[in-house]
Amino acid sequence: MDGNASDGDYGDIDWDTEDELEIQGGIVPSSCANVVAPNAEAVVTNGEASSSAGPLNSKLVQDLLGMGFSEQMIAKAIKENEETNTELIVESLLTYKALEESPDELNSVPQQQHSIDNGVGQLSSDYDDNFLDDLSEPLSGSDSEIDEITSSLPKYDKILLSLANMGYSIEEASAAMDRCPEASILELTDFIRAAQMAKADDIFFEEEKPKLSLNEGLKKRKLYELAMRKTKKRKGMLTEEDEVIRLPNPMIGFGTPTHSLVVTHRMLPDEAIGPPFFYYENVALAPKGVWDTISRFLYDVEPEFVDSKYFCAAARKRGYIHNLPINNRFPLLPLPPRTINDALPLTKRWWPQWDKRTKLNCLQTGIGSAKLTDGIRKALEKCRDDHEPPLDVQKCVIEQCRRWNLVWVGKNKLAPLEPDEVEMLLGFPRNHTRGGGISRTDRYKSLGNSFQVDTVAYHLSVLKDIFPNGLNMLSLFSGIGGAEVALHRLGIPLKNVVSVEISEVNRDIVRSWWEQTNQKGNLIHLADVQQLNGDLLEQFMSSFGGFDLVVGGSPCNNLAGSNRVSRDGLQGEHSSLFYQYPRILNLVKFIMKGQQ
DNA sequence: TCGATCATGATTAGGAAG
DNA sequence: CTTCCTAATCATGATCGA
Repeated sequence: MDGNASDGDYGDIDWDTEDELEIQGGIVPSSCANVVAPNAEAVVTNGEASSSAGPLNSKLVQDLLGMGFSEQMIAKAIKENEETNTELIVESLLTYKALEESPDELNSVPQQQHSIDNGVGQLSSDYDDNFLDDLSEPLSGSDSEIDEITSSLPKYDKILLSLANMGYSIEEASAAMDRCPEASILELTDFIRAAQMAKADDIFFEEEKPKLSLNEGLKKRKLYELAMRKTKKRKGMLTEEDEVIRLPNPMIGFGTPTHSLVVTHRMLPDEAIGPPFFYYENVALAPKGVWDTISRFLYDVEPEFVDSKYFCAAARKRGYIHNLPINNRFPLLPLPPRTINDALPLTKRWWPQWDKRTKLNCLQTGIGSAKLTDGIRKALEKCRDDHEPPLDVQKCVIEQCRRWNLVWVGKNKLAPLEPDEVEMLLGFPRNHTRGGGISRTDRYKSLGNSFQVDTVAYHLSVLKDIFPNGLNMLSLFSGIGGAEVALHRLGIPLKNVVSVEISEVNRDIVRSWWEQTNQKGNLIHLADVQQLNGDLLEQFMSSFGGFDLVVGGSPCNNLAGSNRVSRDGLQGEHSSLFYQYPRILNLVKFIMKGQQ
């Protein structure tokens, strides 16, 4: 049974679905089969609504009604958009629906007394700009110095260095630069990628060939042409603004357990279609253009941006690029607490009325200082006991609470979260990162760099039906094993896991978890993604039949907004390791193709 | 040397106001 | 449209004491 599980398991997944048939279907379960094609083309699959006469585009209205939207919403959406632009109308409807179903900010406020819902107006009318101490006026637009530091290097060397930094070999890089002398770095990497793919083809289809020369072949030519086409596209007058990826609002991706969306299918570029399945993650609020680049390297798959505040009591805005099916997702049970109140019940007693937070902000790698919380306590103690503190004090305190994710643990007493609490909020088992000689500082760091398990598990849940006997996973930048924990909690057996993680502390955590949960499969640990080459991959894959899933969240150090020192984007010292992900993924993809 | 502690803004986006 | 405000943000490096 298990012998060739991979082949069998793929049985009901249609990797080769034609693009034309990919559709957006309604969540409305089985009773309604009306669907709308994404590109302004309505398709009715049960002919009932075909010939009803109506004032507007009645067919469209019927379709939308069938998708579960109200007449009012549809009318509003059509009015706000061009009647002919189906895509925009559907998008508007989705937004309305998401807003309508968003219970968090409105309904979760426990007592909706007289003037609570007017808080915004109150704030603005009572607004007082006498702040405590900081009235810093930032001089905007002071100077626009462009750092010319790197210009001292010859251009050729500079580019070569960048490419080497991305993990490409000097040979690859210089070969590409010889072929395309005037190309940009992006174009060069496209070229190298194509060359790597061609090389992989050569390795597995013409085994005897020497590997040094870039041989021509159908596949390579095709890829080369594709890279060149992209080049032309960029050189043409297409403004770059058009390709900038924007973050959705609300940030719910293709849907969450509480915000079911209508989108249950999507179009995937041919190149993205597996095997293997892949799942890539990074911070949503990266510098401009970063996600465009990431997406370009991952077959132009559109990122799914999700804020984990729709899964748990803490925000976590992340982008995920994957080729997983997106219909029939299901959440981990039990559902985690979704408000601070429910997640940290002991804080309720001390939570002042004027702190309106119901969700925590992003859990980061560091915590607020004791000096800060102590200062706030002293400031609050000066206030009258029977009165709320002055509005300017409130404003200042709340600002610090939001900045440092402080919670109320006593009268006038604020505190940062405990590692245990962060563990819980992120969906890890209790004490997951505790013990084994791990310092408290390192716990915060490891947790702050991790997945939110419920969020990731929701996306990965579709794998349960596809791999009922378990799967083989390649886990890059594993950290403390967020993906592994998610799959385990989903009840998906882990057969072979190759986990690559640079931090020994984190590897210890995962190994310890692996043993404690009585895993039946094999865990193989590597330290450095840069040393994971084709030969090594081939060894692994030939021993257990290829990877079903490649997961990874590459370092965000140089992308994250909290970084004051080295927010250098994708070329940063650590974040440039991103390029290892597509490199390895492409290798896996082509080894899989060779094995088939 | 290790761990705990703490000070250190900028880059985005979005909305309101002009 | 521009300008100004609010808001959020998987961090780094220096220092100190054990």
